[in-house]
Amino acid sequence: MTVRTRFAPSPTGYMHVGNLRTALYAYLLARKHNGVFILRIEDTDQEREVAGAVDIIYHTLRQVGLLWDEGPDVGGPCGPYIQSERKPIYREYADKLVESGHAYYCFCDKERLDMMRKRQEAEGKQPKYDGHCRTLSREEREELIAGGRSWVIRQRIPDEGMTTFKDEVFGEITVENATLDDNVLLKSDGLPTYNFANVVDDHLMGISHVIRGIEYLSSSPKYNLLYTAFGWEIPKYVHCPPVMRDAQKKLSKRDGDASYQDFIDKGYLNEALINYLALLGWNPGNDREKFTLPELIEAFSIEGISRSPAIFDPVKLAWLNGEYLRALTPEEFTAKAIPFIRKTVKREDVPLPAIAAVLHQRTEKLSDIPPQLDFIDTLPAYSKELFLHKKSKTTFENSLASLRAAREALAAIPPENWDHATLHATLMGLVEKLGVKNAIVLWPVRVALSGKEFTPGGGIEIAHILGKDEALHRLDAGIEKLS
RNA sequence: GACCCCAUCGUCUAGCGGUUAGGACGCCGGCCUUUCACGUCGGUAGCACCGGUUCAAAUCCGGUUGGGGUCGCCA
Repeated sequence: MTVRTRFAPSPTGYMHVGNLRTALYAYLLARKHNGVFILRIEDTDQEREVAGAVDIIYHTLRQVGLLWDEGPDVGGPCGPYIQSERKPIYREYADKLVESGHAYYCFCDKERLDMMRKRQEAEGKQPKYDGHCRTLSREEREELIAGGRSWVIRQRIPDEGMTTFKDEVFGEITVENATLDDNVLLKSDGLPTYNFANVVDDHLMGISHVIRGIEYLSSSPKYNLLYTAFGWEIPKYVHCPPVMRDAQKKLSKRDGDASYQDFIDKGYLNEALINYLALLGWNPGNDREKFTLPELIEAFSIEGISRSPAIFDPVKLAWLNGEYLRALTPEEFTAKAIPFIRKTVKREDVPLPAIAAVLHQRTEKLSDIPPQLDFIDTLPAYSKELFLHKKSKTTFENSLASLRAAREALAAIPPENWDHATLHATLMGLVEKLGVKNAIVLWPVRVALSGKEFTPGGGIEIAHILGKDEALHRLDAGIEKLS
């Protein structure tokens, strides 16, 4: 049997990282078994339809490398892959169910349904369709339809008995049919509900493993009843526990930390995000933490999916992202860093690769970059106490002496030789000449050059970045401050 | 509330009857060092609780507690 999995999002506007994880698992399982990964758009709720949302889905999946074999844009043997374009299909299958007695027409309007629910709640009973239209005869039904009454088709759940289904991660689950509701299968607008469409489409598209969020777990018995009513083979179910914000709340868009695009905008790498998501609720059975997509395919298995909700930890994601960033070549990192460097550094005459070099080991996510560079365009106001560094034993006196000596030595460097190697040789030469610890010279130089307690890079790197003129000016300002 | 599910360091997790309960992030400390960071070495911290089964329980069973999911003409 060939493995066929699908990712079936509804186009609601943005890609939730929890959904992305579900897509990832579906993709990994398909690829692992040389199967087929399908993209299906579930747009049966016209109210919630958001313009451009489908493009976001395409774009996101492509960015992270989850390429699909069948889907709306690439076609395939089981199309169309957009549910709104499959409308006649659902009607046809709903009719079959009505024919076989597994479903029935219902003419109850919203008012009656609302009243019914209110009454049930008042009585402390579980809200559930009361079966009002279950017993309508064919004649009564035709008459109501002819009279222009709007209708839906509901699933007829057996009044008694139990339904058992098997989930690949949670095992066998049994529920009493009496706790199940006669859900709407076909809505009055002729489109199916999720409850119906997923069964029809998963069967028609030959889906072997239904991978989805745990919110569908408790509905699965109803889906099984449907598969059985049609005489269809039941697929394997793989329900994934939710991605949480904390122990109580699911990760949500509202909290500003659920959208894939937001992470990318903050400077997280696709590779790191996918790697992190894969390990959130799944483990390879060993201690390994870093995986490329192909490596994930190799390592993936359903057995590794955990049963409990997982809290999304932005701190660990940042660490992983830092690992990916640090593994980049200097050229790759520079290319990614430049847009973020440019958010604070407007000066044109600065060596961008040198700035990037100094940031490379100090960046966990690219959005860490801008605040680190706020001293480059203009020297911040700073207190002279900054020159005092306890561990390095710097004082106002030796700082002033160092600054003067450094100023003189640096002034002697020809502008065309103002590079890291020369600066390093010059300043280290000065240290040697003076017979002091490195920090006696380099701490005050760094302070005068940056006006900051912490900087990416030290005195040598910053002098290089600033350029000769600016560096000398700042040293002069430091000398003046200490004089 | 009813039904279903889940439960190992703060977090992600390994563990499938006998382990000094392992790893990772975080945190703390040492080293490295030109500040910070990187790197490196070390440390901190956990089987929710109560019963039972067993020679032996984090592992099996029951209950309690806590948490999650569902109860829409949303998916």
